Amino acid sequence: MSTPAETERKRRMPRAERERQMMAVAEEIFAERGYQATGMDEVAERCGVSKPMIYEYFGSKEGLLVACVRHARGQLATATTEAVIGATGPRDALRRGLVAFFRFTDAHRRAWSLVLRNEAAVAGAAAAAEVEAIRQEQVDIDIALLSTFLPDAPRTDLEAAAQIVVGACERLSLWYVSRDDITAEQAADHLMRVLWTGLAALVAPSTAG
Amino acid sequence: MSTPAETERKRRMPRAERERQMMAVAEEIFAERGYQATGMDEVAERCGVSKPMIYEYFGSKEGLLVACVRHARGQLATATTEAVIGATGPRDALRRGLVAFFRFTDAHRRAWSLVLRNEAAVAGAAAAAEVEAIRQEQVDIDIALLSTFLPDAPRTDLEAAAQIVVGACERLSLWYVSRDDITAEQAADHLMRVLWTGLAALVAPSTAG
DNA sequence: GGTCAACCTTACTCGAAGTAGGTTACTTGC
DNA sequence: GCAAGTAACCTACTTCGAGTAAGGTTGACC
Repeated sequence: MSTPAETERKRRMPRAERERQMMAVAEEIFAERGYQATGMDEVAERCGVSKPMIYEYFGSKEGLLVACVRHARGQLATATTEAVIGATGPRDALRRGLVAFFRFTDAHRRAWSLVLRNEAAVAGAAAAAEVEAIRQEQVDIDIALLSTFLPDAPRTDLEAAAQIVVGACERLSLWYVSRDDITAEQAADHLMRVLWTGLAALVAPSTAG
Repeated sequence: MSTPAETERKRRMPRAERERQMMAVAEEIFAERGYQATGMDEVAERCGVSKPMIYEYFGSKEGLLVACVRHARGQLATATTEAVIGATGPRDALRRGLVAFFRFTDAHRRAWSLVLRNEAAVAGAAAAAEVEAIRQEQVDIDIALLSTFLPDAPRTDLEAAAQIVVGACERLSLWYVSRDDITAEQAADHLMRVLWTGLAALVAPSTAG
């Protein structure tokens, strides 16, 4: 009516800022409704912008999803690699990495659900490849970690072990975020106990702790 | 020309048979191109039938996918539960289950890719729920297995361990099907070594936990 | 040989992804 | 201050595929 300038959000904004806004909005709606059920018109509307702008910046609906996933990927890789720095030994390094991973999935559960629930697969090849790249990155980190204290192990064994760790992490993080009574440290401890000590120790504990 | 009856496929067929054919065709095309890129017209054409028939029998595109996934789910549950019967102990039971799982994913890799690559998530809530039901079924089997030889363990510990096993299985099976030089038994052994014995034993084989 | 149900088709609607082409507002040089 | 250029933006459209309405065909059974 009179002066909407005060409450009204800035109409025009530079491309980089608008792109960040679009990704944030898309991430939220994708996580909320799923990729398929999300309409580009809705994303545009919530950005206070019209649809062709998104296509100008991201090319396609899949392109928008890829951008969201790539963003999360960068954050995760940074968080986990930094966490391992300064570990006192292999066991500590593994545990630090796991805690960082669970903390990350908890803090970014919205964004992360895109990867965990694998929305990318339905979107197309590019999106699927982006998600697979995240897992491969984690596998590579684990292989590097394992090879430092298992220098003589065959490459195949390292790969298999790394895949196991990544798969267990992914699944356990879904379980973890669905429960409010578990902390990231506890989730990491559960995983450490199985991965490091093995189930055999749980079945026949020498000392009834 | 003269007698097309011989080479020509049967035009009309009973509903149950047609449904099975549709599911087989859909499973193949979904696995080949992905859910999104698959058109219902194409599925219909490959069945030698028109599109409304699929809608008559499965209701929607998502319904068709759900039927495919549910089919695979039944087969997997049967295969793994049967494999565990007659095991000589907890360790043997776990290993038998794992071998059965990897054999299944290898034999049905087309169908299984629908689940592993999580095409269901993009399809909608019903399909996602169906896939999640598969995982939950496997988790329940593992919990039952673990609880028989860990009667005093807290429920939370059993759940966490089961989630870890399922996640590791899933990821390792993707790795396994991409490599021709690994057998189901070898994949199961890799997983058994980590899950049962633990990584610590690999790091320091001299110390027996 | 008629009738009823199951199987099947043609020809449509509708909604959402993606696009063509024009418009508005901010910056920059004078 | 003010024209020129450009970056941000919009309206109105096309296209393509999921889903549907209404009716045609075949065969089993009396």
